[in-house]
Amino acid sequence: MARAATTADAFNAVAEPRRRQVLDLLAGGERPVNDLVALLGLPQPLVSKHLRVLREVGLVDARHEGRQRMYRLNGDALRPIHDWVKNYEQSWTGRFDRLDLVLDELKETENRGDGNDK
Amino acid sequence: MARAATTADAFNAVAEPRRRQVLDLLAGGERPVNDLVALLGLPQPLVSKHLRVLREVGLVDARHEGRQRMYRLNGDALRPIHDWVKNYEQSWTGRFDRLDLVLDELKETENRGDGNDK
DNA sequence: TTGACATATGCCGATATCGGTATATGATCC
DNA sequence: GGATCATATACCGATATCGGCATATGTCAA
Repeated sequence: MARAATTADAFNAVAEPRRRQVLDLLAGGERPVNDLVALLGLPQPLVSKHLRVLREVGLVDARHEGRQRMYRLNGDALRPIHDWVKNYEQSWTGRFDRLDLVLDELKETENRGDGNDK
Repeated sequence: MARAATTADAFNAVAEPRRRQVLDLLAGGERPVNDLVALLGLPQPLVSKHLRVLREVGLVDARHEGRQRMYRLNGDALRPIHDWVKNYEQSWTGRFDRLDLVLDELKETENRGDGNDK
């Protein structure tokens, strides 16, 4: 086995800095590929490939508009990441009242292990 | 070039689910490696390797205690991730008053490009 | 010193990456 | 029809992953 696919997860998709840049740009609104190419200064095929990954993970949606392809951010797909790191927020704010949530997830983690439903 | 090293970034380090589990366990307090091995049900070398990655990114700190090695979470290293996703929080909460922050980062992104100061 | 325990490291195979270049698909306009 | 613009895909090389197994390093106890 090798590293998990970049399309396995929002976590994996977002590990690539360029992909984060794309999302940052898309946060400003819908944009066609060429716009992103210009703003990022990357070769077009590379941008398309990154967009593909983001699409497969559901981080962006695409829409046909004439001969252009408009890409739109889907922030919802970032929620798992947000929810996960949020539990650690207290580490640097000094507030520890969320510790119980961390411990709850801990229990879930342990009880998983061989849950082959789905 | 291949994919960025897992030790390049907190983003990359945390893309691996097992590494997230380790951090979740460490959120409950300092623990020796063997504890983690038992809780995760993984072979010890694998756990040590994951811990090495987490150490190199600064997500955990290690301390010698007799013949054991105590690992402790360093939540601060998760801050970049937290700060990044936080800007997208409005996507699912419906609050858009943080949009300015996103746009600020956008500008930085564009102005980078060839800034070779260190 | 010898042995048991705790952890780290080394080597391997299989896999999927990222970036590059060339090319295919698709839509619009003449 | 053909030409041009916009985007996606295919193929390639280089790299570094994750997991497995064996083994090295290091610490304590008898």
